[in-house]
Amino acid sequence: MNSNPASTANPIVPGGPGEGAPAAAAPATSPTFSPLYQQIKGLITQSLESGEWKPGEIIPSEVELAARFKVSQGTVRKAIDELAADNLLVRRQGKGTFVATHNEDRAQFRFLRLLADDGAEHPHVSRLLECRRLRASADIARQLDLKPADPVVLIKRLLQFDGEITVLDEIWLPGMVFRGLTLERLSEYKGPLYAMFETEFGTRMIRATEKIRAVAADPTVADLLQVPAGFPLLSVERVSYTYGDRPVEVRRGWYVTTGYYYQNDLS
Amino acid sequence: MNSNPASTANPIVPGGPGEGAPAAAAPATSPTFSPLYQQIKGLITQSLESGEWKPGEIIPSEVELAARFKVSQGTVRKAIDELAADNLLVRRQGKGTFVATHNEDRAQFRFLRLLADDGAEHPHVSRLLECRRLRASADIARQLDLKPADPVVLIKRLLQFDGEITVLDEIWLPGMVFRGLTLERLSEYKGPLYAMFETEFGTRMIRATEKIRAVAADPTVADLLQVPAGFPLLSVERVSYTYGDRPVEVRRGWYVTTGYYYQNDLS
DNA sequence: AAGTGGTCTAGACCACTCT
DNA sequence: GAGTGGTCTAGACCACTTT
Repeated sequence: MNSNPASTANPIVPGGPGEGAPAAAAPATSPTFSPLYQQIKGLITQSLESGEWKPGEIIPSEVELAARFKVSQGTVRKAIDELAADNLLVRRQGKGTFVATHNEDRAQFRFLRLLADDGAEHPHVSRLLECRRLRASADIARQLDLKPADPVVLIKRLLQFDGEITVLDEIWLPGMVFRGLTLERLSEYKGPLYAMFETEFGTRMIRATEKIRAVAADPTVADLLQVPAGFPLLSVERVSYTYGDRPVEVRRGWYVTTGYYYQNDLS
Repeated sequence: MNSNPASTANPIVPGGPGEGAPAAAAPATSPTFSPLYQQIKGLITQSLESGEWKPGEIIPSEVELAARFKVSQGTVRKAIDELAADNLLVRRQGKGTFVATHNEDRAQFRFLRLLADDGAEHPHVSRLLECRRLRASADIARQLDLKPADPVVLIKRLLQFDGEITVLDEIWLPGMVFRGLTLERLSEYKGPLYAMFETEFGTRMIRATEKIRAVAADPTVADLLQVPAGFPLLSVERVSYTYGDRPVEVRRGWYVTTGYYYQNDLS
């Protein structure tokens, strides 16, 4: 167990207690000022990253964490609030605070926002095409923060919505992290890909950025998606990041958007 | 001036003061329980909607609002925090809290997330094609929450990025709200459309939802965008909402995504 | 009844901006 | 120096869940 007291891991220097004597604490001069709750946030993130608390598990209560870090409950509360806003933690009143997971809930929609034209959310099934290990191209290496020719895993698959072939995905993963990932293991696993990555490889996808374009289907892609060559497709280039903003997935998707659309909210 | 004390506008029933006698307040039984800060949030939103504080202006300080609503500073703080998270207010340390606006900042990008292939954000210029008043189709009426055949304004325009024609927009607005909106007035106004809407018509766009598809350019659209018919375009159908989640704009955009892409962040 | 997160208060002090 | 938002604390009580 990691008994990580705040004082050892970080120069925690609060502004001063809310009452009584301000002690002899340094005045926290501005240059490298970081609020206490940010430091706590960092410590909690470390525990998440190190696997001290795994996805789906409950984390210690606010009072426990306050005691452990030697700060007030309000301070750990603010730290947890931000981590919950970032989708790293999930609060449940009366029960506790839990590590977010791609397994349960339907956090699926967060990373695949395809809806039917009537606005309904349809379930989809995956059809694996291949899973190969190869050396990263310069482009993929750059995006995954690897050296060129480093080992990578390439997965190709189709997604069917209501039986209709709708999405073709090419997924690149760093080979170092995803050792032992084979087509067979992929097919055995039931459930979302990101759920498998987090339970089988300890890599949790936190956030992603996407570049979206309209493109004409090239012959190979058109064939797989069963549309005519030149058919307009939504091209989605995604880079996914885990703790510490480290990129761990490059995904290129082609979506057939007849009958389905990509839902986005600007707020 | 609207002296809106909390007690008149809303049944504010706090759980009880943090110390001393809990007074004779009702125990706030669960069925219709709403936290105090949510009620304060509602009151502040009312003042925003009524125009008591206009976009770009400063709102009263936290202590002033606390006195006005007869609550603690911490409570109005939490209310303001959420309104700032919703992009209705902007906090600036040392200066005050301001009403968000589409005028300054470059909150532009929030509603037009087109980047050049190199990731750079290029400025764009608008070229107005037309501005007509007509009767709403059933479809548009439904989306704008109007009755069929109610008056609407239709604006068509092109956007050029670096001189390249990139976007064609068709914009529908409720005629009642946008009285006196003419092509001439549109051309005179320099700056973002949403900035004009908020300063000239008192209608501020708060959030929007978009349905994104890849489509083949039909001849009319292709001609305007100077691409071949059938060219793959990004189709973006947007509905924008103002205070109270009232829809006030339907926008259909066609984006040429060669050299540019639509940037989206999943978090 | 006990434990968890959620709300509310009051007060002190810090960081930042302007006068 | 005065005023603003930002941080931190301590304590009380509420709402929800489980024992």
